[in-house]
Amino acid sequence: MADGSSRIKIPRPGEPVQGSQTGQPIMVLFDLIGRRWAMGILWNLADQNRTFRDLQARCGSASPTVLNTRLKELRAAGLVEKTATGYGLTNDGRKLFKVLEPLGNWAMDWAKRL
Amino acid sequence: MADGSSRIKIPRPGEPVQGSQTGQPIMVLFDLIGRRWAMGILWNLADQNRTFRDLQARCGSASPTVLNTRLKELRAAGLVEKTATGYGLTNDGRKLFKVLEPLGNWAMDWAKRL
DNA sequence: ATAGATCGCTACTCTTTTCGTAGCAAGCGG
DNA sequence: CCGCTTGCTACGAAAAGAGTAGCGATCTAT
Repeated sequence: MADGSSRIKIPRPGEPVQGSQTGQPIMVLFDLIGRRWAMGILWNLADQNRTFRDLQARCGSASPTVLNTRLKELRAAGLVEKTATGYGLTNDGRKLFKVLEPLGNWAMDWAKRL
Repeated sequence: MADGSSRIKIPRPGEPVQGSQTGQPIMVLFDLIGRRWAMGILWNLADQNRTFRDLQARCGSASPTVLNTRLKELRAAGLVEKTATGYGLTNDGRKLFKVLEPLGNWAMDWAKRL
């Protein structure tokens, strides 16, 4: 994000992530969606648009403060947008969700093992 | 996590996540890997085992306190284990990483657009 | 039109999480 | 034995989040 560096480093596994070498896409992404409720929000917007209050109810213990902060961040990142019918995913957001979606099944299998 | 509830609800997109209905696998997972550095740690352990200090260096600004906390959590979750050659992913951890891996490519495309 | 409910969101205080640094016990090399 | 790295804990400061209250705008029913 405008860090001035000419090249974006390839963020393969094993490459340093977050911190020392900032600006790597995977780092930026982890920093964005690795915050409280961020993934929960994406998950809840996946199937349909939601109002602020609805989203709040679905993210039970999320205070309106954080919820609004996350929504701002996700909107700034171009993943979420505000529409006439509430908040919804952008095309980018939908693409990201597609990548995230298998986590649902993985989590279920994992929970059985736990 | 031992919430005593008899049934684990199906965590499809659109279902309430985190909070009101606790105990859903996807919620537990989001709560676990949606904390600072958690995904960064998994990412850095993906290709090889790492020592504590090495991991710390790769997660630049992560303090040893948080790093150790995350490692404990991830170990308790059965995703990370401590070996003779440092920390590494368990089989479960590797499976999770496989699901997470496409995020790397997605993040690169996304960064170009940003 | 008007009273009431609901909406998106901000303000504010209190608690939890994370940061950042210092440092200790244990292992290893020379 | 001495210096060096390693895993990890302690602790105070800063940042993030929770929880509650409530304001102006809109929607709903009468």
